[in-house]
Amino acid sequence: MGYDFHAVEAKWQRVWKERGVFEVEADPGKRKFYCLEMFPYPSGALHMGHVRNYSMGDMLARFLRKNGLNVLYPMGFDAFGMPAENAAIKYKTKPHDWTWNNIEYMTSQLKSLGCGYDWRRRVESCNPIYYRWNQWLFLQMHKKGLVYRKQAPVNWCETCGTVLANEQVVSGACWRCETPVVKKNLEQWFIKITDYAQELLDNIDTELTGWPDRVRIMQRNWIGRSDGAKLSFALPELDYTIDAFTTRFDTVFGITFIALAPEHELVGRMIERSPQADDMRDFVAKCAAQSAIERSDASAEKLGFKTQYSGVHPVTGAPVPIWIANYVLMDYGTGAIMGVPAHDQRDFDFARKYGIEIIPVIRPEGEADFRAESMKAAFEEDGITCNSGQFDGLPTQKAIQAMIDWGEEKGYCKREVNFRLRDWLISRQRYWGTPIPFVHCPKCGVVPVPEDQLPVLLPEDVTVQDVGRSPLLDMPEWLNTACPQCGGPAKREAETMDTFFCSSWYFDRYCSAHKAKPSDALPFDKADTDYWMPVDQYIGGIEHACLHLIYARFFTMFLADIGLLKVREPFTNLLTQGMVIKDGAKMSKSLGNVVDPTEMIQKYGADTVRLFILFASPPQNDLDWSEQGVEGAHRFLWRVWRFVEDNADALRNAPSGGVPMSEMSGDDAAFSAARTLKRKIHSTIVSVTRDIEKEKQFNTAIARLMELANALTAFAKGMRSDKLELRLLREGAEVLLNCLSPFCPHIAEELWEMIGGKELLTTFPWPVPEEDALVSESVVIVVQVNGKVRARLNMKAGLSESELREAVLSDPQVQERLAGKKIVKTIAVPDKLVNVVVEA
RNA sequence: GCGAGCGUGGCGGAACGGCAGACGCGCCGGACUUAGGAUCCGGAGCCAUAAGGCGUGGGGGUUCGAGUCCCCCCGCUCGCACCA
Repeated sequence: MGYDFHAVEAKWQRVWKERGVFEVEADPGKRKFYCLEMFPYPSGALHMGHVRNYSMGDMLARFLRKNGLNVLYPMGFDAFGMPAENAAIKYKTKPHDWTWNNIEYMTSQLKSLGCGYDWRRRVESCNPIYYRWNQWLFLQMHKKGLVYRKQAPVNWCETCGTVLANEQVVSGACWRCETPVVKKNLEQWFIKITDYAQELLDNIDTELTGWPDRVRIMQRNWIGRSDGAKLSFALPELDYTIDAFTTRFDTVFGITFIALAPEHELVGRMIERSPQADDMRDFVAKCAAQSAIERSDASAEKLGFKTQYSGVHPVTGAPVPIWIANYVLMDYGTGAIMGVPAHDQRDFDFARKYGIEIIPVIRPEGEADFRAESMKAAFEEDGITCNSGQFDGLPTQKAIQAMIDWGEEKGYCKREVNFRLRDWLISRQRYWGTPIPFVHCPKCGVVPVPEDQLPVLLPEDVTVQDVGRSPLLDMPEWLNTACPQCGGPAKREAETMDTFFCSSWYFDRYCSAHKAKPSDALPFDKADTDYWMPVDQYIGGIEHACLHLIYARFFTMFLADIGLLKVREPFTNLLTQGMVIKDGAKMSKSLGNVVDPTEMIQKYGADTVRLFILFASPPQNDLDWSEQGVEGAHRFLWRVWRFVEDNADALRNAPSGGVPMSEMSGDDAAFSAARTLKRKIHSTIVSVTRDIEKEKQFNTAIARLMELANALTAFAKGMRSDKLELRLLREGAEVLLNCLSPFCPHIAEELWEMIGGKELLTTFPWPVPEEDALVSESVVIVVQVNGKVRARLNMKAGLSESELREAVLSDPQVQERLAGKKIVKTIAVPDKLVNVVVEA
């Protein structure tokens, strides 16, 4: 008959669907498990990275289901975004049509992989029934004061024709197309994620213990809390006060200049009044022309412009010259810094270039005579305070605290905390996204669309001409509307939301997506999220460490604050899978090294593809795609097939239920072989269970199954085929197929049926190891002399330390080895090893 | 520059501080074959005919015993990067 994987896979996919085995409901009487994978962007077709991600998730979901948990395992599509617009231009289609075609095609691919999703719950973020709630949630955030508009220099990608959030700028370039990002001064929509910075940070230590350390550290650094103080320099001439933030208030006596970011509002004022206006304007323009990459390159030359103004040092009252400098960032702290060249390398470089005074106020410990003239670089380490009046002699850490205390008391400064995390720039100048539910009224200003008028529908019958301009701007019938407040003519907000908004709560939606109705009052059913949330296991790529995984955490906290969720953290355990590599590089179209999952499924079957991808490397590591490896996996499945088929009659006729250890206590070789197999069967259950559940080492779990298959095949060849042996063989086959089922569900189901399984293996309970089958009767004891292996002795298991020592030392082989040597000591590890230490 | 991680056969990778290299790929040999790029059986870390010796990037240390723990160095990968 042979292994016809196409027929087998189609058959069981149909059966599972007919029996609805993956459809679940919240049931407070059952222990739940929420297994989630990052939903894909419908780019056209699945790539191997998806297949890897979903093979892991499906395997886990199936494993947990067999272990009696009520498993929620859903799938959907993150369907808004740029590529749909680009594709629409390229293929002369509509983003809507292109996206929906892809969704249907990719759904069929996922089904052919055998993933057991509850498809009734599929969400598509471009579906009005979904994005309506994006708008609603945006309005809730607005009500809570978390949404604001601000004119600010923002990151702009020329290629994508839109602004980007901070998290979407990678090394100064667009995260999607790698175009260098430039700053543009625009009025934009922001969400105050920084209100949650502290909780986002605190929970990393207390709540995210099931996350990889790597991701936790990345998030901690991204949020980046700095403790320090704010101090102010008066500028009476312009009736202005310049605020600056510092983490090193202990260096105040070393301030020799103030530097403003070119975008600082004070610079604008100076340009209005100063005789230097033209030069100043030129300098600001020069800085503005720098790309984000140049601007953020720490090694780039620092540019400065000395203004005619000076601020008043808050402590000494001395005048401090004000400069404009390109290395000062407008969006961190206050956009102005106190310059302390002696103790900050950037300030040092700047001061040296422009001849600004350098005053050391900290000296290295033990170096009494520390002068500016001899400094080759800023002294940034801790040391002893000097040139600072009453604080001289204090070590740095003490000085910081003492001086801030004093500064606060005297009114020179105020303690302040700054975060590196910036507010989330949420608007995009793109068409294919969730319309921001606001209206611009000439009379009333920016007015929210009332909730009962949601959704603000995105027109679907739209042709995109080029990326430079959103088609919404050219649709007066959509753009023109009545102001919800005064009823007068008004215009809709034509900008759309960052797609990361959609992906920040889709996992809440899954919990009740199958019951969603247009008349719903809330984005999800609270009873359902109360039961299913949080996600117990989340699986996805590490590239989202500081993107989606921060936004989704913020959303969850917000949803908890408005009473919609009970949990404040969405993902209990996180598994970040590595990339799929081919020929030394990530699979990509431009490198031409992509392997099409559908072709592989055609050629080898879904079970083979799943098996290879889980076996080739541990989940977190990168995985080298190797078609020879795929063939190896395929061969293994063939071997299992042949083993079962060759013994099918015997297995089917042997009674199920296994052979207890007690029935195999005879002394002859056949009994001994049977006991060995029995132990192999049950130790396999133990290690496979542990590898999947605890270690998440799917590759070694599969290796154990291969060993079991090898052992069973060998046993079948050597046996006399008496009743006991056949019963044991059946026990082994059942365990093998049962444990293989989460990995390769179709073939396992088919062979299970072949040996007479009546129930579906997919819902059949995971095997339980028999304790007495795990105990070995004899063990190989390694005998070492001075740490080197000299002999291996077969001994009875369970000997105590002293029994073992005695037995080994009295062994003739060992005695021969030790002849004439003086034994210093003997270490005995029961059931493992004896190390005899002798004099050299 | 700062932070994190990783270095094990020809390759992917296994190893509670206790037999290094499980499992698989590739390779070599054999069987069956008109054939073998199918299947089955066997072999194999390296050096050595063998006894034996040497082996987890390099050097040191702790230990009866180190791939595993500690220190120094080298190399690679990733993240952040003028964050005051």
